[in-house]
Amino acid sequence: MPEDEEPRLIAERRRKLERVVASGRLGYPYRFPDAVPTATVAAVARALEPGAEDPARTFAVAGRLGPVRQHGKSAFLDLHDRDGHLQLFARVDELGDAGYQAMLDELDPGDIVGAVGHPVRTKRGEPSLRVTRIELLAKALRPPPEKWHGLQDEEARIRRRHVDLFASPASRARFRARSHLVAGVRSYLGERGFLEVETGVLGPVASGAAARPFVTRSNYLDDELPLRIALELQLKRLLVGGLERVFEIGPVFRNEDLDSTHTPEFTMMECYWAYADYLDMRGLVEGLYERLAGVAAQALPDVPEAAAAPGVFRPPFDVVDYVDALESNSGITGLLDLPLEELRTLARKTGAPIPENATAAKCFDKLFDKYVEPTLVRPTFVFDYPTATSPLAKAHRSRPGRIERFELFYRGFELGNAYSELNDPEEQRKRFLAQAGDDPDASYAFDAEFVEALEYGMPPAAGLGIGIDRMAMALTGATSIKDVVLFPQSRRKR
RNA sequence: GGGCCCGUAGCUCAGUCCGGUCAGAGCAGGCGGCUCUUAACCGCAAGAUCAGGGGUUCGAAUCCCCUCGGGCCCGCCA
Repeated sequence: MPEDEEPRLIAERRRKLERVVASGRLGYPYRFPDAVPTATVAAVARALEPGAEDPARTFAVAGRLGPVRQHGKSAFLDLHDRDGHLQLFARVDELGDAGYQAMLDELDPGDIVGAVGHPVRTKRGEPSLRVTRIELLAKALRPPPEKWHGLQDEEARIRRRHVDLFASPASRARFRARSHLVAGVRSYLGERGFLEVETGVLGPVASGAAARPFVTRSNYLDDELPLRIALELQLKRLLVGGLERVFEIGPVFRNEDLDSTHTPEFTMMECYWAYADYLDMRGLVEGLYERLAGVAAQALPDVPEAAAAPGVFRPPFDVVDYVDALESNSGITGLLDLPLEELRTLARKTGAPIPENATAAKCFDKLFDKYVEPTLVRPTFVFDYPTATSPLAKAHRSRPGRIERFELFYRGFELGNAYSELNDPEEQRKRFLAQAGDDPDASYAFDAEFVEALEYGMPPAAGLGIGIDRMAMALTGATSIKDVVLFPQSRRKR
């Protein structure tokens, strides 16, 4: 783009950059050594009396310039780095006429700069750095958003997440909190002897959940490959292999729409524990959320949902029985003995469109969503689902028609799903085939290699799945999954 | 896929109902002033494909249609 057609704000900033280069300095220098976090300098300066300076100590800081308040022969510049911010106090006395003027002529809000100087506390009490040297480290050719509001438009915040992050402290804090939560999952499981693994995204079969896969293509294999929709079957094969305690945190892909709680690519944590059952897993889950609630409260003390989490997630969590809860909330009786057709009729009464060939699993889900889920506000385990709801869970040891499964709910979020895992290959084969007959789009794909693996013997085991994005939503107070996913899908801009 | 809503300067927003000084403000940027400000302040000048296209009209940011992008709700989907 010729310069005279370049947007004038960018052209203006480019001129300032050219001024730097013309004076023999690098426009984009290579390093700025010895910078300390702004928080370090702020702590030193905060210990001074208002108006006092500590000329004996010299610090270097680096970061992005915020608002600049010029004041004739002195100026205040805000500098933001990953840990906080610090006010720079620049005066003609220290910088000299030429140096001071060069600073004003060359720097803009949004620039990446390095500064050196002495800790000082202004008369108004603001911890600051009295600047003896300030240097452009990278020019912001594009202006930052308005200093008070940042980016407000949801589309802009997603498409220009890099801008959203530096302009919005709340956004930055939320993603930092998510990272700490994931680290909390890793450390909690690691301390308990669980081995973290990566099993790969491209598989010959997409199974382990009811969802339509994305399909990609291998030139080498000359074949179509589905992207995984769950981690379950591969992790269970690791139990067969003797790894005994494994978990994976990684992306899974389900070919569906994006809304406030769904996104086609999301992060799943699954964990498998040999020689344990779902009752053992319940204790593991309680301890995990107790830990994560503490992480959230520490990371986001100003967010009510996070600050309250340690009190809310104090074990033991509430427990309800799936069938009891559904029957008592809906008035339905004999739920497990209802013929499928009657189940469909009842499910239709919730307002959900139930197709002629709807599975019992779908009907149960709709009824549960309608009658039970909204009532689960405190963290609550729902125990012992009907057999039809999952083909991968073991039959209940004493309750006919049920499987050993629980889910954890909190304020409309599903925060975990656990089973005593089915490890009988013959039974597994039957369940897969029963599913495949119902709805080819939404069924669990038959995975012959998985059934064969079970024939080598898988130890009795408990399994757990947690949608990391929804966990992060619940604990950071986010109302949209886009607020906890850095780069959600959006349509190509034309 | 269905319904409702939104898109105005780099950013944050008025203006749209009810067509006619409706191209407006603040921030950012330019010029000038100011050596303790912190959403600094004061003065001056500038900055717009009103998402895009078509239509109605003497006249459209405003009314109608189509397209693009986004948001919310529903559906699909854990």
